[in-house]
Amino acid sequence: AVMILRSRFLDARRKRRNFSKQATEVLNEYFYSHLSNPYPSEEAKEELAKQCGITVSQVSNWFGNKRIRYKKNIGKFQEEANLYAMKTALGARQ
Amino acid sequence: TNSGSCTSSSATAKDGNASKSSHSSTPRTRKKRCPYSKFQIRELEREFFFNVYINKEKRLQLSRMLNLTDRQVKIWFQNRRMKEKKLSRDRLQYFSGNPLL
DNA sequence: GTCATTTATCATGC
DNA sequence: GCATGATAAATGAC
Repeated sequence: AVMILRSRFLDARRKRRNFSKQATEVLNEYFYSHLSNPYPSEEAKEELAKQCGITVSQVSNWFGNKRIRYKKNIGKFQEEANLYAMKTALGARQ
Repeated sequence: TNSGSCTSSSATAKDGNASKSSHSSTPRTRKKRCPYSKFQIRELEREFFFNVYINKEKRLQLSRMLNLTDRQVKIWFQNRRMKEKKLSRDRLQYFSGNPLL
């Protein structure tokens, strides 16, 4: 049984699984509402991890990938940026 | 896998010089990330197994054998220690709170 | 030295 | 076929 767990752990690391829709939603909300400084603190990372049901390392990975891929092609993310800007604006109204 | 591009043919003696030019616009090219070969990784891992911290002599010896710079070997050990720490964290998290066993 | 990060690369999902 | 998450070199703050 231990071997089963161990093997599952070993190949569960690089076996990629997409995050849930809600998790991506939460991460994107934070990213686009902090677009001028998209560097969450350690506490913020822990909170995001809890909300998304992922680890802090996964949160760090997500922000690292997001920052550089956004910087590399801002145009491609423009629509997404507008979407979340709208969403946060609506949320702030109530 | 690869052979020609990254194997640091030149610049064995002095690397990373010319960084001094201090004139306003020298983007001082960040060294392109080049994955190490299986052989290089094996030897680095072998040494890492014996001692997580490498001393200067072994570092020089290893860098010559693997055709890497001292700096590259030094940084590899730093990154490798960080990797080991993260593996420990992941293992702990994975096996903790496990309903099985 | 550690450690968060940048960047390219890898491996997978779909 | 790219999107996406994870990992591997490389840099810099401290």
